[in-house]
Amino acid sequence: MSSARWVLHVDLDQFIAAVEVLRHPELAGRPLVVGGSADPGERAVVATASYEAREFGVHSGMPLRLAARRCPDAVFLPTDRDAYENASAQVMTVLRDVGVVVEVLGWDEAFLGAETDDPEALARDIQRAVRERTRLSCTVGIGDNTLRAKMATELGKPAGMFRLTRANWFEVMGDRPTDALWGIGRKTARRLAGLGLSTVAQLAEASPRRLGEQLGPTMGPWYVRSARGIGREEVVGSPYVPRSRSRETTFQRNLDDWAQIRAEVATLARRVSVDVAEEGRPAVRVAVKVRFAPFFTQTRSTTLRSATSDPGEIEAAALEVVERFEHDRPVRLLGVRAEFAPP
DNA sequence: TCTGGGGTCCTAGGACCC
DNA sequence: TCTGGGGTCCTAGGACCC
Repeated sequence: MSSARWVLHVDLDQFIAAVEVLRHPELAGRPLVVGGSADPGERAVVATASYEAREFGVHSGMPLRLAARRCPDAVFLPTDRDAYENASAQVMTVLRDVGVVVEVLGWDEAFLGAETDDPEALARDIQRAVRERTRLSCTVGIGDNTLRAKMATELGKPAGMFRLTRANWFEVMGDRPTDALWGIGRKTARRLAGLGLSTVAQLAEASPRRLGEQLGPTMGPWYVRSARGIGREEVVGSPYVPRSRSRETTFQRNLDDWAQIRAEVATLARRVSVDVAEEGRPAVRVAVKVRFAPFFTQTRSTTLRSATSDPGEIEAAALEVVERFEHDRPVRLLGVRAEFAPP
């Protein structure tokens, strides 16, 4: 008899804050807010708040200014990407050493594909290995596909585990709002509610064809399948091939001098070129993003005559594209993105 | 909520071609 | 031209996720 196939979803608990506490043990137990360059007066948002800070209503995505107002005693720390990337790489190594297929989803999470008759025991082994080798704590969701494993993690947090399968899906998820599902956010939940579909159970009963007409031929039916707990069953261990590389900057003060705007676009294009060179594949398309004051975003893009990794060509393309925007409003953010040919 | 940065995928309209 | 029906590419925007 062969063992059953399981998908495990591993998610580090308050990852960024936890990495900071490892470096600054004296901060353990204090409300911690990581984001921007740690100046609560700047244009930046919270990357991660520790559980202690979350008690005050601070959460990721919230402007630092507001976080400081809600939790004046919080310790503010600057974002340190390199530190989180290193910690993340260590965790992924630990997971691979367990001997399962690992599909990395981001800095702090991964799907694991495993054959076992005791997924909870495997989850405990993983939590112990991660704790012993990185001193970080994680939650493990256990499922019969990626969607259910991912949803299960939410129910096991923090530092626990939860099993979610076809057997208990509706019992656990049925009465929850549709935006509890992975891939359904506030906007889609509102549109669904407008169609009389407010809960996961209601969405699961909906007609995929009708939803296809209302919400798009791919997404409509996919929402219904998600509500039924249906998702991908394979975990893909092969390295991910990126579709694009981008760099963007929000200015602490809006720009209105177009000579300066062009110079900033050129700088961003050069930084993107470094990333493109590192990727080792040529760009086929270059896009420029402009966020005008107060907060209105547009993008313009161009297909390159031929694929290129040449920094001069990428910069020239970005400079050509940025001229296509209106020049008469102050600029809050600039971004440059290079796209690769699809793999 | 005076609202980052880095991504992915889908949708829809128009151009263009046969 | 009171003028069809695809297929594909290009482009802009939107939604979502971490």
